[in-house]
Amino acid sequence: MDTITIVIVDDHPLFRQGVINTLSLESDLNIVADTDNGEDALTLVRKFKPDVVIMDVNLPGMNGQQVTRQIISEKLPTRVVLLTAYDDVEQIIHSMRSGAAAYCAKHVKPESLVGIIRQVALGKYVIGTEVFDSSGLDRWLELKTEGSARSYSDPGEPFHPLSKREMEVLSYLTRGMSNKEIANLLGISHQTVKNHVTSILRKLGVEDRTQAAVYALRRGWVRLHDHDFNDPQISE
Amino acid sequence: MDTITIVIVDDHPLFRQGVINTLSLESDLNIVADTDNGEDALTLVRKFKPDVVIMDVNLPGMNGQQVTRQIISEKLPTRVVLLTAYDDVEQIIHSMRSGAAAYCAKHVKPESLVGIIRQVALGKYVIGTEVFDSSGLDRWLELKTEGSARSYSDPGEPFHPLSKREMEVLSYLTRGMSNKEIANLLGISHQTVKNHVTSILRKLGVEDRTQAAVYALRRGWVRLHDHDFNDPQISE
DNA sequence: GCTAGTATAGTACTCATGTGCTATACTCAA
DNA sequence: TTGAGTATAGCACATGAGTACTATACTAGC
Repeated sequence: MDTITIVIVDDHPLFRQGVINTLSLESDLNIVADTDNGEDALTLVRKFKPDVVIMDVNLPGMNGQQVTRQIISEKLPTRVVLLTAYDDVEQIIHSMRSGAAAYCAKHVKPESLVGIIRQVALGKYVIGTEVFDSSGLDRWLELKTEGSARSYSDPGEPFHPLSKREMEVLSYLTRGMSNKEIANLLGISHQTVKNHVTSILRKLGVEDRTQAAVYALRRGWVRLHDHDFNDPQISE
Repeated sequence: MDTITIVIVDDHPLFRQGVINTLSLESDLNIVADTDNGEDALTLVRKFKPDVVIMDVNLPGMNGQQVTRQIISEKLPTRVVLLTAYDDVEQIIHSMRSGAAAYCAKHVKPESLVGIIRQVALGKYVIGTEVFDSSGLDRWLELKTEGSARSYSDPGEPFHPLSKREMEVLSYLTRGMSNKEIANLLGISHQTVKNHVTSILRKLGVEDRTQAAVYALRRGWVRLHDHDFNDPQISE
């Protein structure tokens, strides 16, 4: 059996250490590189063309899903295992449609992760604990998407049904800003902001701004600790 | 030099593995136990009375701060190092006042963590990269708190200025519920919910329910992935 | 027993939020 | 060129959110 080459991407050094340590106990797994951000991840994948990359979705800068789409669009041979702290079906659907080979929670057991890597290297797809082949994945996606009213049109696309401006407004929503504050900040009318908010709520299928904020945070669209306006500076 | 005994608490097995692996390379550090939840953490600390416990603040069930307060109130000899994914000054202030010996971000470098443990074992206090002695910590806390209008009255206390009922309402806020929905759920008048919300906003020093929700999520008072009403079931 | 804190609930009021509809202007692709 | 999608902004309307009061009742500590 060939060895499986692996790149690891996570912004927590200790977590990365845990993954490295766990995988290095297996003789068929070979870790070739690791990094803490999406940009470097892409460079490493281009350079080493590993069999598998294990990557957190919620990275500073370019996030895991964006890196995944880039890997797919460049037709690199690497298969992507995404890890997340906040699981959620739609997040999974988007990730798998983006081209990920596996999606699992960050509190996955070490031995499960090893199993997932081996399955993925064999060309299988894994969601949580379930293993699929290509057509099985399609059926799973179909099953999960038919329930929701939304149409998932373009497979490889950025997905967010939200426009750029709407994403911008959404990010201010997650900071708890009022419509007026957002209007001032963007230099547009407060009525226009209301229009955007209404359309965001409709697209996300939620009922009010608080739900929208939580929705965005859950999916890692906005990072909870980016906009730190106070002064802690816990440097590493 | 004596060896330092350590208990590790985090709900991510891989992260725990990383910490264990990093610390076990140091001859003066001795890991005696580890677990994934607050209740067991308390049991382990009572049983082993380790020199140091390294604990995530954001745990399922009993969180890191609650465990810390319990350790202090039982006058156990163990010193607490809290780790967090979402740093924030007030969170630090509350934690240190609860009796923690150190507070640092989860993306701390392995070698920094080792240094922190040694400082803490010597009786020092560490916040981020800064090391204090007992009186230095007091000065730091005074410096940070005088800026804020709020009065931090009782040092060793549960702190949350919020009452039990208010915490309950707050947790529903983070689910994006309206006042009416919360009222129905708790079996009380919708006006009473409004009263609670107003008092929550005042106590947290925020302006509306969305800010309150984000505030609670940032501080780990409520976990983003607990209330999963959909059907992913990414089991570990 | 008195006091402080909390949970309850009401009234009254203001302002923010969210919706529906219309309308203009711009861009991009068919 | 036409149409779809988006950003802009207005008006009107209903409802929700949040504040300021007052008031009762219960509990726990002094």
